[in-house]
Amino acid sequence: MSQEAKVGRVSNKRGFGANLREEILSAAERLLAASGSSDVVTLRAIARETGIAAPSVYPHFSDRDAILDAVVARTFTALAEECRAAAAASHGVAKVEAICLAYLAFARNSPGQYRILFERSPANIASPPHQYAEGIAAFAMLVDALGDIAGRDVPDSMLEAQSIFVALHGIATLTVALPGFPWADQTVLVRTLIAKSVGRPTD
Amino acid sequence: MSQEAKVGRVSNKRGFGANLREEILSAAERLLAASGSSDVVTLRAIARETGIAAPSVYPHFSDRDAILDAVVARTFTALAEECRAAAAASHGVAKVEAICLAYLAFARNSPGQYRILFERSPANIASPPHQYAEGIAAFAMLVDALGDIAGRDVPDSMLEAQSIFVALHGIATLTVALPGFPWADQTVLVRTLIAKSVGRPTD
DNA sequence: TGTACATCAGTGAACGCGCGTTCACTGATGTAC
DNA sequence: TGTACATCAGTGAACGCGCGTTCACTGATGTAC
Repeated sequence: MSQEAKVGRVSNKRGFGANLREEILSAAERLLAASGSSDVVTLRAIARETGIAAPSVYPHFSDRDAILDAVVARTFTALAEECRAAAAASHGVAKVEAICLAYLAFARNSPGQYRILFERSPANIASPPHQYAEGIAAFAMLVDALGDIAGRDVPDSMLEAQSIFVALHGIATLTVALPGFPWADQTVLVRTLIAKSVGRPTD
Repeated sequence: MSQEAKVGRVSNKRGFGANLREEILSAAERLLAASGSSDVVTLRAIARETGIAAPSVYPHFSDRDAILDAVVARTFTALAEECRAAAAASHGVAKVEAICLAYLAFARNSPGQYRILFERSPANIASPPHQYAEGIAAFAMLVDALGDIAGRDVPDSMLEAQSIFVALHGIATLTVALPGFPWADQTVLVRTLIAKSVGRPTD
């Protein structure tokens, strides 16, 4: 796409240097979207895509890792936002289904970004880094939605949410990794998962 | 571990040069086990770990990729073997549970090897490369075991197997990626998944 | 039995590459006097 | 109003590194005569 600094880019005006931070993150996301792999998203590739020299990254990020951490935070925020919107539009079992489908749609539409979410495992076990906050919020939506379903005999929402979460992540990653596999329709898979959890058909 | 060629290694005897192929694969597996990431498993790192000079790899593998492909094939074989042994030891629902637990145990004990299985996605969609053969066999065990359970009303073993497979993969990868998450016991998770599929408790 | 020779198993040096990061810098723009 | 100066946004060249891969080679071992 770009081989040297991007032609035509002009410096930010005085006082707007911080804008470059956003440009860098957008460039990183474009590279992730195009490649689907974080190996390709090197500091130099990001700089090329942004249209700047490599050292110009450093006033905004301490190192390459900090860029990817920021992308993870933004991606979790976007994912949670999609889930939140889906959750707001429905109730009961349909709400659970909507959250699941929103999650899968995000992963399907942004496979590169989705992939790095769980690729860079947090070093400190006990307290998750701040960039995970919105991811945790998304999971909590699922727990809440499951807890809100009335008239059920198995109230362990945490266990149910975990079994749905792992399945969603499995679908999100395996359908990319094994595109030739005879996958069932994602909506069918999701309904199967939920029907299991909830103990009755979803429609 | 080793900085130059491993001290004390002696050349294979005449006629036994092919042994080096196995030594190289074992070294690659040791590196995967130690690091948990395939980035670290470079051709040069493998050569160092094997105790040979980097160019000595080429009579046995056409390039770095061919080494990792071979490791994938061996790992699928080992995984399928564990599943087969577990399947042979039981029947009915217990057989499904045994396969699932064997799968998770393998992933838990060999996270580095497990990880590369689905990391290098096959380019040709239609016909899977040979190294996936034993992986497909393991999946077929799950389909068969589900189909063999008597007295059930939902006979779609393929869909059930897929929903269990994605969940197993999700558990295998997410427990590594998010060790700080309050994961339920894996046996409990598996029983939840199966109970859902089969429609009744597993014990 | 000796010896020339082919083959085998593996090596050392070198290549070009892209990487992350550092350093001293440049040119434009706003500001104090 | 002019001008010296500080600050801002970003650059070009260079560094050391490890990588995959190539090349011509070396030393040991078996074999034909």
